[in-house]
Amino acid sequence: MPELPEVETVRRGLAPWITGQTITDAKIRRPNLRIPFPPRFCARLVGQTILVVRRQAKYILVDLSGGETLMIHLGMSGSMRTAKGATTAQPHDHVVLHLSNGVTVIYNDPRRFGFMDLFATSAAHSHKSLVTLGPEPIDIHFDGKSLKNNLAGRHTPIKQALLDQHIVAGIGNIYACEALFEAGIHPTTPAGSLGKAACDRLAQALRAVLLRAIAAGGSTLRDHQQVDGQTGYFQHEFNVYGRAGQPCRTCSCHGRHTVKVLTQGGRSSFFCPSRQKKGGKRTAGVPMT
DNA sequence: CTTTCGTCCTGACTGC
DNA sequence: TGCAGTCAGGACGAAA
Repeated sequence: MPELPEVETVRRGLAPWITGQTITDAKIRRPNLRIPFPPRFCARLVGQTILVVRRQAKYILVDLSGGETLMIHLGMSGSMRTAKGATTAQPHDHVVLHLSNGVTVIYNDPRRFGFMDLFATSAAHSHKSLVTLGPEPIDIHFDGKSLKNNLAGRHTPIKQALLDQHIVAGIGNIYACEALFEAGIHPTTPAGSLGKAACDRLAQALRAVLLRAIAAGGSTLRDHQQVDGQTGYFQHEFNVYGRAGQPCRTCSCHGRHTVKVLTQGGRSSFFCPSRQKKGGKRTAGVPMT
């Protein structure tokens, strides 16, 4: 479930607790996450000081003083929490780090879709998971032109293209649905058929919805929680995701239509049939609210 | 090259 | 009430 806004929320929550601190102890409580831990994972972490906590797409990247970078992926259900002093172990606590300031950082992941990796910082840009990633949709340089360029020649539906991390990084099912709604684009539209205006709208919508979600601390459905245990609240602002059969509430149809759902690539796509017309025509001049 | 599909996992939910 | 079945979904490798 964690998509870009949730991962960014976790990064922001984590950074003030751990930046500048030295890892004094590291323990793996459950070794079999989705991908095996790299060799000597814990031993390599101990003694290193945390320099920077970054994020790329859905990955948290922790640069360490020894020239290595710790990569954390939260998978579907992963969360990080911090505690000062004695801590009570919870079910699905898989990795525990102790820091020089007395803070404990715990990685918890019930579904074990997440993983961690550790590699030379100098090789980060060529890491298998990072090297092919598309642009960050909240980056200042991301616009309709670069989106259109990356969609060129793609016959796959735009909804599925948005989930492809090589085209745009960090988008998951929730924000793909919400951005398409906001841009007024039907999810089955062939990706490469979107014109300049539609790509401009979509780039703008992606950026806007992600920034609003970050400001709201992400979306908490079942799993996501912030580092301090708080839940995000962007889920209350969903226009379409998870709202099949409910009245469309923010576009011009004002409840005269209900949100529909269809399955694409095994995932649910939620959309308003009034705002998101098949064939790409958007209802002219529709205000959002 | 692009696209689809199966795989991993467990908790929450549905239906009988 | 209990239990089996279904769903959710990120990333990757294999297959088409």
